[in-house]
Amino acid sequence: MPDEIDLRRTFAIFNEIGILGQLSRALFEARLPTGVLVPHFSLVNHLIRVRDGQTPLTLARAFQVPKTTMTHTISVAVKHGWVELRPNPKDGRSKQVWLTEAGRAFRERAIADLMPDLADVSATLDGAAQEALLEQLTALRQFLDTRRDPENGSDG
Amino acid sequence: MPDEIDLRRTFAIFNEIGILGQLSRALFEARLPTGVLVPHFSLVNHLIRVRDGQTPLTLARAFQVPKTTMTHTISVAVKHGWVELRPNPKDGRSKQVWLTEAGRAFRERAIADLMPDLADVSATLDGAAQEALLEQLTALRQFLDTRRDPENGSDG
DNA sequence: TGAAAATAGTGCGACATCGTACTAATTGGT
DNA sequence: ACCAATTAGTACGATGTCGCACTATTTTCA
Repeated sequence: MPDEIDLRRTFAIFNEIGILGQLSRALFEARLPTGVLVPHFSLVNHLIRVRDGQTPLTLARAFQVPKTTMTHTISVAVKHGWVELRPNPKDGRSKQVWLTEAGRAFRERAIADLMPDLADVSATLDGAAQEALLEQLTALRQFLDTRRDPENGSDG
Repeated sequence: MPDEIDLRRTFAIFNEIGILGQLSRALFEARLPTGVLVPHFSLVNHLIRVRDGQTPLTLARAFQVPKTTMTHTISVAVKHGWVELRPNPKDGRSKQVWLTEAGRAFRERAIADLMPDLADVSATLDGAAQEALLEQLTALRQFLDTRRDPENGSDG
């Protein structure tokens, strides 16, 4: 049974997460080409790290955004020539998102440009502290994920 | 000197922070009145927790957003009758943001509506773990804050 | 003290996010 | 096999975010 102090602390944690999200987003976007935002990079990065050929809806779920948002993000990546949309041979309603060579090159370059900043941050926390932080964040995220699941929010 | 593994881990930390920011934002906004977003609540909450009568620019800095964004957020709060804009007697260019009774009432109600969710999350992590997490997040945030300072980004 | 530089706030335009409503295709129950 | 319900994707509109440029005011300093 959490008391008042616990709740304040929990609130403070989410407050810090919100601010950190904003700061890190700004930091990343300062290293990306003008007009390219984190979601655009994240899409290409995800397709490389997991696999390409996924459907827009699968991607929307992976990023926890509404499917309309993913439609828009994909369209931007298509305009840049980083991905291609093809029909899904398994389902006529659906599509597949495939990487292009330009998409892979863009991701390589973006990662390289981000490295110095990552190294800076990495140098301020020792490996064990980072490992602990990552574990706790992952646990918290997974809790929110499963908690959100039954509610089936975010549109589709 | 951070190696490849360290950088991947640092990247993963920011990735989790980004997703957590998105999830917690969605969770909070589901409890706020329709159309009311986290920034609107945060503004009123900040004015109560710190003090009201601050200038828009001070608030923009506190939230790490451009001043144009703060102008917009304040205008929404004014429309709702939660805050009032008055001229700053110390500086003719500037203004002050003051809470109204409606603003205080809105904040009370919003906090009460958020409590069950906070309690849920709080119950999944013991106090010591939360304290540790909060400390690490705060340290990371402060590092990004000071790192960002000299660059003087975000417009104004 | 007077002119240049700096600062606070805002209008505007470009783009991102997301809920609603729609079309096309698939699935499920009879 | 058929029709209802479900599902994938998108167009559209409302709102949020933010860079640029502008006005009004204050500060600086020669």
